[in-house]
Amino acid sequence: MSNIDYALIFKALGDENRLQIVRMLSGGEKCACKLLEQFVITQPTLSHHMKILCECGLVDVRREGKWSHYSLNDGVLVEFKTFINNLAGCKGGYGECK
Amino acid sequence: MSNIDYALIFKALGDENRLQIVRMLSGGEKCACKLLEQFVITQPTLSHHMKILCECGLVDVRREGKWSHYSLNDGVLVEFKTFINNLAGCKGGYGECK
DNA sequence: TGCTCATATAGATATCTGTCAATATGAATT
DNA sequence: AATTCATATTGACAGATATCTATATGAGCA
Repeated sequence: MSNIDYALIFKALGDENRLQIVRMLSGGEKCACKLLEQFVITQPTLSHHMKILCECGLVDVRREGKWSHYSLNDGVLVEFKTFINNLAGCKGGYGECK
Repeated sequence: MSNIDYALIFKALGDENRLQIVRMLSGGEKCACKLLEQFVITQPTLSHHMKILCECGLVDVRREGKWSHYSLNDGVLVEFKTFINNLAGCKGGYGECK
């Protein structure tokens, strides 16, 4: 019933900068300005990356005055983890592996 | 110590066709011709996708005569799962979330 | 050896993507 | 109201990517 597009999430995480952003958001929200400090990209580029991360559902924004606070979306993250954890290597069975 | 490029794996899985391929490989290896049957892409395109999946380390090939058998690499898959499972939503702590 | 089958590689092309500079938006401050 | 600050949007562009057709490779079979 969930509306998650997993390929979209993978695509979002398939960029080094965005993957690093997600790691920085792990455990707690961060302001865009704090995130920007850690990169050598311009502010519009960070904004672009944040939009992609939000659009795939993995990241939420909380606007407060002039600031944007970003955080990982717990529900989507859990479903995403479940999706990946359900993938099974050949040791999992079905017998064709030597 | 492992040499895994996670962004490369995410990028590989960020394509609908390749994500579907990985799901098909879940649990056991499959021949390229079996995979091809399930898609509306041409054989060279499938070959291209398999190359990308192999190059990121997530998929192995076993050549047998004319056939190529593909399977998920258990070790890489486990490390990849661990990487993702270590990401924490805001419920994990650090206090900034409401 | 020559043919067929499964797969890979090469080359072309249209589309997508990451990045920047410039500008807009919108909130707080003076 | 004018200014400043944080962030978003626009438009441009170089480089990456997904796809195709055509061709190559290489194994097994007649």
